[in-house]
Amino acid sequence: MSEQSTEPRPTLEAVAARAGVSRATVSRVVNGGDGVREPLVERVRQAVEELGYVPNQAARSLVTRRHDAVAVVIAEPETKVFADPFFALQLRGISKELTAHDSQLVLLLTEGRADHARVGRYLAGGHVDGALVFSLHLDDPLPGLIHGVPTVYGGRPGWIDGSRGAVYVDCDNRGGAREAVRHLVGLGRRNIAHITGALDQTSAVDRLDGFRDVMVDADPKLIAEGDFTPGGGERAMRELLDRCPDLDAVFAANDLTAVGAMRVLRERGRRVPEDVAVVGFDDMLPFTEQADPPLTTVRQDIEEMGRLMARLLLRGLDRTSSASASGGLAGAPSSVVLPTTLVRRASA
Amino acid sequence: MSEQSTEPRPTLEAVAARAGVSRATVSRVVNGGDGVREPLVERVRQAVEELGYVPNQAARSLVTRRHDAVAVVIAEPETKVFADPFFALQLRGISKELTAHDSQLVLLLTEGRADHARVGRYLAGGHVDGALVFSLHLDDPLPGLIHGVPTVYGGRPGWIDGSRGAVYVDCDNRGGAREAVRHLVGLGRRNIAHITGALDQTSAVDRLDGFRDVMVDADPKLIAEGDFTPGGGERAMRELLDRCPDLDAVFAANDLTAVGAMRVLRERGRRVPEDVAVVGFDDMLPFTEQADPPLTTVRQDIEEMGRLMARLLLRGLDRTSSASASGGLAGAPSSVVLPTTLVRRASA
DNA sequence: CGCGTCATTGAGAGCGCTCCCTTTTCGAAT
DNA sequence: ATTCGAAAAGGGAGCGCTCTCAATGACGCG
Repeated sequence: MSEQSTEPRPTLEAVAARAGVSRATVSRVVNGGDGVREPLVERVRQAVEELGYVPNQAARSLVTRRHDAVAVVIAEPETKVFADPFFALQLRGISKELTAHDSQLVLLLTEGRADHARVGRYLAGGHVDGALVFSLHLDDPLPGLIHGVPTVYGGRPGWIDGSRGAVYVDCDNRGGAREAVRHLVGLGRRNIAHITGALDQTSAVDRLDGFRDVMVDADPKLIAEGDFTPGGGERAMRELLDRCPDLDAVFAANDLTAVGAMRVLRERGRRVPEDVAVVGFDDMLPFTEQADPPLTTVRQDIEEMGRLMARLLLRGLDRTSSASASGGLAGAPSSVVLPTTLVRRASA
Repeated sequence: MSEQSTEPRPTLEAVAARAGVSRATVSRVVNGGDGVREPLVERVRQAVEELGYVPNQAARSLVTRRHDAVAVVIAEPETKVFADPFFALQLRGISKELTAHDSQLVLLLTEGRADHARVGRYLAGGHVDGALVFSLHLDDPLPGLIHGVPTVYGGRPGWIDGSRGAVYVDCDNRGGAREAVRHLVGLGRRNIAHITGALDQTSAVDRLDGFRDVMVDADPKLIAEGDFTPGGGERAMRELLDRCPDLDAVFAANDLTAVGAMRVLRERGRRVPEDVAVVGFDDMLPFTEQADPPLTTVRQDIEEMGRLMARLLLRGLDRTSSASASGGLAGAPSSVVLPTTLVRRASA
């Protein structure tokens, strides 16, 4: 372990002394320098430099009640789902945006009920300025535990009254699904099956709805439940094949599911796309491009979603602080649904 | 955005008043309750409960100089690498361990030099108690920027004097590589090739060394440089095949690389494992199990590595705080190298 | 030339908590 | 009973910073 430096870090006071000014002036300079005359600014800057002064965030937070930190809550009980790069991409987007606003990212991973209580306590404890919450399942108790903490959700939350002021960022799951299925229809496929995602998540439900929008009177036998994993895709594909040997297309709720499905198809001697066309969802590289055959899929910009979530939250925080001053002119940020695009590759 | 609660959160003072005791007593109870008589403890507990009191971390840190927070620095310039679940698993391990010690995880993602400066400043700023640093490349300037912050590295850092007190957690890359290659030799393979990882990382170098340990006088033509990605694996595999058409086995620096290599092998009509046996490294599920054929690989327990890193760091922090009192009796934690195991599947 | 006005700067009061140190309490020993 | 001493509880300083407010000085105008 690298050694611990023992000499105390310089304080505002020290900088002030060195620059021959008052604490208040140093504070002003450090926080933007408005209303301080140029020569003084320069002197203070130099003192800061020489002493290697870094503000003590704890002391600052104590008085400002801001933390310049945002919690990212990933509530994913299943370790397996962690194997998909989804979160990594979102995190990257979030991180970039937060960094640009000098905010820190506090990561809260939960699995299981006990963790929820912990996270609730943490958020309620006012340690962070806001929260970005992911992967809510329909019955998740977390939202109830979040009081008074500005929050933006990743993906449409599932509670009944879809609004309740909850702000979220999502992609157009339903529209994307429609486009995927229409594409299959356009290819002349008639027996189009769907492997759903985990139906306790709204994204899975929305994609299923999109599928049904197009296949209005689809045989229920053509719908099998998956769970967003390759394993789930395999299982569902087997069921489907057993129930409807004559299916000629599959729309899978995500790419991982599609990969699983394609494996079973190959196993059973069906050629993709000749015998069965396959469309996925997410466009998760490198899975899709390097699948065999490369996967036709619905692209959503995951990193952008993360960035947007952070941006929305930060904007909301600004509003909160300026609201009292400006009379709350700026409207509360509202949810954003990003468009999707169909990416045609070889599988359909 | 969820609404902002406006009523101020209760302070120690408020709890004290409610319980009819002094601030100091409440503080004692909140921090463990030693030296407070039972009836009082109970009264205070109840007051805390009723008021929904949560300690203000900023105020606490201000005086204790502890933050109960650890930074996790992931220095990965290449977005692509983010597509592998490696970090997600490590993070999970780290998160579990930190949670168990009531510490928070501050995630610092960097790409590019500018970010390094930012991270250096942040760490030097004493916002966290320690740091866990990943994916150091050989020329990374970050270590130089970390002064006085207890740090544990993920993977052996690459600076020349392998020690300098740096604590790290790694798996036995060299030993694992040896085992993999010996396995191939045991299979009767003679023209064994190696696709390396990104050679600016010690794990890649160590695995290459392990390869050479066994293949003492391997033809340099049988070694091609990859970068831990499927794309890199493909490229390297093509080179290898062009240079040495008679190779009968490949040891890939990681599973992703192996997947890429296998794709090229299939493309070129070589059967795995009949014509060319393939061994990977990491045992990254679900890649390995679901590869076609399922991949023989060297398993390392990634999540455990993360957990261990956190544990080492926290232990070091304890030591730091108790050192002055106990005369620094407890030894500094030292690096840990975890064993690997060969997992035999179908590819070799 | 004096006074009002505005822009700068300084002084000081806390933010909520921990921890040292003093005061009180209580039980045991004389 | 009285004293003593340890344990328990309270008082108060102060962590490093921001922010309000007062003091200072520069400057323009009557």
